[in-house]
Amino acid sequence: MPVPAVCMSPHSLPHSVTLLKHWLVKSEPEAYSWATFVQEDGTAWTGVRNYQARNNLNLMQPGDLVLFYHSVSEKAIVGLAEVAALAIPDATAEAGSPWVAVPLRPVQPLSRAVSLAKLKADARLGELALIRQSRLSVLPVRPEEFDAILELGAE
DNA sequence: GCCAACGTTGGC
DNA sequence: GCCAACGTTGGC
Repeated sequence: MPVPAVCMSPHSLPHSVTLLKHWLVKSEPEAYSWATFVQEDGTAWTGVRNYQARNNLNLMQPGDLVLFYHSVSEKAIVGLAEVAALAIPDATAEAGSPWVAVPLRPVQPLSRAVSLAKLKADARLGELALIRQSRLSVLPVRPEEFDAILELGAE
């Protein structure tokens, strides 16, 4: 029986019609900073223990762009990363657990870090998931939001 | 299945 | 340090 196209997962779509999505991941810079991320030339994004965040990790496609946010002490988006591969089991979790990790690699730092205050002040970002659901550590970003943020972070 | 208690996250 | 938001746990 054919599967209706509307129910197909992105995984089953040919690459040519796969829409690249945009995401944001959070890290406390004291725990794992952008500088370390660059120094290591990327990492598997482990340690996520929230089902909604995990669902987002599972939706990430290679090539998707990911904003790197420093939480708590800095509260700013500092860099741009890229999904390097589909989600894999999180090696830091118990075997057989539902937790996954996604390999990410750095693309480039933002010329200017974009602070949370600046994000909140921008009329284009009123619906930003980061603002509306501040506790979630892996969040989707809409294309127009993504463009606006890169613009704020440019030069 | 409800809900109170509790723990965690993260902004302020 | 406080507290709002929110997820989880466990008693009933």
